[in-house]
Amino acid sequence: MINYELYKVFYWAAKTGSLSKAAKSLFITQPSVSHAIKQLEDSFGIILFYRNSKGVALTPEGVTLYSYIEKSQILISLAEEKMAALKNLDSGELRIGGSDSLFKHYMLPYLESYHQKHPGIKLHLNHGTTPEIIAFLKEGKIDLGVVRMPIIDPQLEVMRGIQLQDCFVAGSYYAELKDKVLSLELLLQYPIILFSRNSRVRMAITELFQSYGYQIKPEIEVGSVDLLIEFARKGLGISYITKEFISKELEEGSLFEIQLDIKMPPSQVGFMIMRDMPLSHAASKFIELVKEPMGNHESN
Amino acid sequence: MINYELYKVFYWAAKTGSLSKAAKSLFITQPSVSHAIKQLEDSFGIILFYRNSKGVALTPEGVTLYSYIEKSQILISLAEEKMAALKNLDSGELRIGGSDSLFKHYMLPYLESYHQKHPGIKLHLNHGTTPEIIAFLKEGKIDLGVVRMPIIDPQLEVMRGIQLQDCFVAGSYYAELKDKVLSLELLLQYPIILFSRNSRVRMAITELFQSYGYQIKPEIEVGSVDLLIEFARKGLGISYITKEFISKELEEGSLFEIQLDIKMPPSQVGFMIMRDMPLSHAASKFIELVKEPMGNHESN
DNA sequence: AATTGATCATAGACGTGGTCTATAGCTCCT
DNA sequence: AGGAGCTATAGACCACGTCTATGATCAATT
Repeated sequence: MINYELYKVFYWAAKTGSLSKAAKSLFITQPSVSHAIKQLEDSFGIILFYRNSKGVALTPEGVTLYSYIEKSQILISLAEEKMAALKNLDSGELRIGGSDSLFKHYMLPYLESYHQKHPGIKLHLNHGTTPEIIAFLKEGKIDLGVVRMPIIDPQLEVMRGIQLQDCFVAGSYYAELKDKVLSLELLLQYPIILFSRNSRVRMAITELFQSYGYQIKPEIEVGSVDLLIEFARKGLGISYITKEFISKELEEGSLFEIQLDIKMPPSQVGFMIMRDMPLSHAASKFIELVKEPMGNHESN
Repeated sequence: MINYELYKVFYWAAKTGSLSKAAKSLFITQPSVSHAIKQLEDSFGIILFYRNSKGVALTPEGVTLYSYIEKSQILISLAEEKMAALKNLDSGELRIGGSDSLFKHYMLPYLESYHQKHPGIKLHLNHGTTPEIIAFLKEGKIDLGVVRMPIIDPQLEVMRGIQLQDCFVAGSYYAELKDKVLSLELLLQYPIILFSRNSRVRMAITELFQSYGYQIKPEIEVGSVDLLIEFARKGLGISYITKEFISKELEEGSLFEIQLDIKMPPSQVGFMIMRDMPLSHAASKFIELVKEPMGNHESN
């Protein structure tokens, strides 16, 4: 089997028309090039170059070989450039899985900052439920998942993200509740708006109420945080929603938090990656970014 | 600079999905493959494979690299196949320069035999005058020239071919001359038909007559042996022509040779190649064939 | 004609790096 | 629990690619 290094030498010798010049390009000595070409010629049993005192020129057979090798070498050069680009994040892709609401209300500044630093990296955002995201990860369809904790899966490595606080909120229609402290029993008298059944937040709140002996049955189920906000503002009921996602509405007063006589447990955002699977460079850089304090990225 | 041998290993590892299988394909051991892949990953700073106990699988970056390297390796394989084909003459070309008459009356059986043995070799026949043929050779446009000797050029290596005998012939119109032996002087009384001025045969006969103190001035000049034959048969004059090219006509009696009182010097066919330039394999095989006794090739 | 400065070829020494053997660790399957 | 895959690692070894030094040839000078 022919040593492919020889083709590299052949390529440069043919391209420069000189064994000496090829040697310089390859940072080796001229006798090495001479030797390499001879090896190639011997292994084919075909003379590839005419030699004279001005340099070398391809024989017809050499021209034939060159027509293949040139393309091959160019492809390798392209490959090496591409790998360099992937390395310094001028190129590549980052595939993240998560819920739309986390993307919009939590990840957005990170994504913006990342994209600004590395405009060559294509971002793929796949939304789905937590089990779907985990499946995507295991199938290799995404590099990184962003979901609510807890995640218990030995194949996954989970890093803690921000801590979020879910709460019940209402709009002006229920202004009477603004300064009251409600018991769970009382709360359940009102129409409740929850996120759809298969979400992690929904499961958590259901379990929480069960632990207090109550069953929470929503009047309305919706599929997006925006609708939770909208319905609460319009007075259709009381939405259970992540407080951090509605800071604007709370500030401007279009929504207010309903005080309860129990403390709502915080919910933790987690970043999941596959354990024992190497991270793409693009993904590990993104995780580094997320781990830094946010101040750096929102300061402008 | 990356050792291109590593790409060969990478290609097989990716293609087979297993370092062990790649090792078998490459006739090396598994640790060598493992080591090679590691080198490649280190030099890129990018992990190319996921490893597990069933084998290996490409990472997204590995897939990117593979998309280039696969094409590159396939090109090299094609190149190697092509070179093997050139080597055993399943492919290639043979470019010969010469006069049409030599091709038709002398080379044809060799060309036929060669083509039959190596149908993959394309034959290029370039006709021209002797100086043109020499120029073609020096420009590398042909591998081999077939011309009349003598050739005196230090850059050329000349091999002797068949010896031909030129003679004067006439048709039935001049039947009176059939059994006579003519002097040159007497011959010149008749209309003479010669090949055109720039041919080697023409130059030779002109010089011959001059050496005897005569000047030969043709009535008719033609550009092909076929016309020399045709004009002589029709009785338009006496043609100077290579005897071996008209063996059929002499046998059937449509032409007869005119006896002269001097002996016509034989003319030697020569094969020219460039000295100090390697012959293509196709060309050297052809020369071998021509050097063999003809019996082998015309026996059927 | 002699000299200089290119070119590639050759010979032989050197030492690096690719390959090997041996072994460990892991996962999956029986 | 044992076996049969797989890959990773360590360390030894030697082939082979590289080097230096030199020769041979040619072309363009001087």
